[in-house]
Amino acid sequence: MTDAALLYKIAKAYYEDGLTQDQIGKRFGLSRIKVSRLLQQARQSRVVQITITPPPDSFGDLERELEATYGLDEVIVISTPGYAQSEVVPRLGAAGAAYLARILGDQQVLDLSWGTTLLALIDALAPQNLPDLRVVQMLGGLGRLESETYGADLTIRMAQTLGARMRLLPAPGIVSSKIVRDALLEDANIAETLALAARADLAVVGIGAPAPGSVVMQAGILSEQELAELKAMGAVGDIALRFFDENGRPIAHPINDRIIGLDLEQIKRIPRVVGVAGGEGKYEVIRGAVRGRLVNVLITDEITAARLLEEKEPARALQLQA
Amino acid sequence: MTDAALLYKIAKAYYEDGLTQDQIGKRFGLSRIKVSRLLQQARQSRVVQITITPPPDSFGDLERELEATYGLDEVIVISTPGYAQSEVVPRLGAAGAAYLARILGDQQVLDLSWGTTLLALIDALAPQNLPDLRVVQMLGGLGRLESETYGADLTIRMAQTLGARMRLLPAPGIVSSKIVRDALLEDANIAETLALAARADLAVVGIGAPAPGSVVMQAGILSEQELAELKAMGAVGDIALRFFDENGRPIAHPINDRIIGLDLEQIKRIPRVVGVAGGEGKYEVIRGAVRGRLVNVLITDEITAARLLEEKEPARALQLQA
DNA sequence: TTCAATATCGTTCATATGAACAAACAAGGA
DNA sequence: TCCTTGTTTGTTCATATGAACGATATTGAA
Repeated sequence: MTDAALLYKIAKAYYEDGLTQDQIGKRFGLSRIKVSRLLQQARQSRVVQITITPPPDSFGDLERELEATYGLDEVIVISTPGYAQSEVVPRLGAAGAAYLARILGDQQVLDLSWGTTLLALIDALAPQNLPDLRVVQMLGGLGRLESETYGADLTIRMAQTLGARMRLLPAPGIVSSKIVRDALLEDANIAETLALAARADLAVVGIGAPAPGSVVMQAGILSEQELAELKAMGAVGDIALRFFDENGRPIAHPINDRIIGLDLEQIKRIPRVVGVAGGEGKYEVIRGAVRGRLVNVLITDEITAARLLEEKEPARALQLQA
Repeated sequence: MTDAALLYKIAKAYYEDGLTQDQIGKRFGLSRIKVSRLLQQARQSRVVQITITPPPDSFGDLERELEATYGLDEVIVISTPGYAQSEVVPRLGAAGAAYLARILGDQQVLDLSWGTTLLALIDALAPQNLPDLRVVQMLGGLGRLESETYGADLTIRMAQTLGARMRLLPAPGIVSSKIVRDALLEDANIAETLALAARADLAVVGIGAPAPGSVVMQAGILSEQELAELKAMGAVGDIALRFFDENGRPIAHPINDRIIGLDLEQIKRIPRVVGVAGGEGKYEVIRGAVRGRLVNVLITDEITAARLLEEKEPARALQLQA
């Protein structure tokens, strides 16, 4: 038998009056540990109810369910007026910037890949002063070798905005052959940058879903044929040009040997990988990324988030194929 | 600006998932101390609501208000069918017994005074086995010297029920003169018992309101004239035959020199004095006892309790007279 | 700009807390 | 009756927590 009136008194004294369990014990003639146990009981028996009010216009529970379902550290869901990339991307950028502002401490190494979403993120970033932070380009440049490239540009802008140091990867993201790649990797500067990138505390990456006509194709990074091959091998998209299937498993395609940048295994070893992606056409690749634990933090839109919850189970049948 | 969505997530993680502040910090990229402060904020801003449900048919809030108003460690209020002593006393006894069962540890010294309420308490007491507990008679016996007396009887019964040792005070509670009292106090046995009683951890006392026809008068302990004198001096009642006024101040009457038992100063020094009293005619004396901090724990009926809250203020004007 | 005032932040430290263990105990069955 | 089993109880200990402090950044005013 438990004395409900006593539970009430003790709970009031603890939660409302802020007395310590020891003080309560002395006052009511109980051992400290007994007070502790009675409080446990009070919580279990719902004498003490702890209610947490969700803020309006937020997706707290959706986020929490996604975190639990996919084992993510954090999911941030944003609301969007529509599902088109043009509507989603700026908001993803803003949310990503807010997230970064929250977690960025000094004395960190931050890897950056590239993509339109990350560009939006940097646009939304408020200036800071983090002199001991290093922003590292984790993937070679895009476009032509001789020009200021896309990837380097993002890294430079982010480092400037954050008042941080930077470390560039002076190489193309993708080269013509394994031989060229291996030669470039001999370069001390490139090798050191990649080594540093592999030791990063934090990486901010886009999640790509290449399609004919998308940025990756327009820039001529990938040929139509390569894309077709990758898709035939089960690829749903990429992170930092590393393609993976719908369960996040790497695709073994010769293109991998021509990329200068971290591979998926190295990326997975980074303690916190923040994936920022959403909008039309991204669902499958995002699902692959979270299933494969390629990212720890996901920032996405509400429609994608809802779809991710609807079909939670990894597609076991298709794993055989990968 | 505070991120309400973040407060929500952190509060959920802490209160529902039971994560530690440190774990939450690591997961969400915050310092442990920041999580602590955000949680504080969440409580303050009512994002986290802690509700404590009062048990049905109890007087939790009434008790708490009385505790706060009079600085008591604990107040226990019982419901009664009526206000007459006959209806109230058995329930007070049961409540007192339950209270004692809760706080009684071994290795304690428990003082006992006497009265019908304490008799009811002992009747309601469940047998226990507390070999290192000592029950001490804190006030001499009543009735005639040669007979087994009331006070000793209570002490004996309580010690037996609790499986405890006992220490009796082999003397009348009130004698004919100071000379006789002083002579009895020379007795080593009596002196030792009183010394032990003064060092008690716990005392259980009734709170008396003598009136013509009440037990104290019937037993011839007090004469009509003495009672009249005491009342004229402002007495509202007594604890263990020590009379006090409506603010709990001792009444300086010659009768004090004829009593064998602890005085009010000694009683106040006992860490925990449990006063058990209620019903008709007891309001003023109980109010005096709590105003004067003569008891730390009060067990009483709901009507008395409600009256005690109505008129909280010590009667300052009358303190001059005492 | 410079300064002062204020707020924010992390570190240190004493304290509060619950988990794991162990002892004592009660209940129930053979 | 004794023994087993489960319950309650306190002790020890590692951990979690918040208060106090000092450092740092930020804001507003001159």
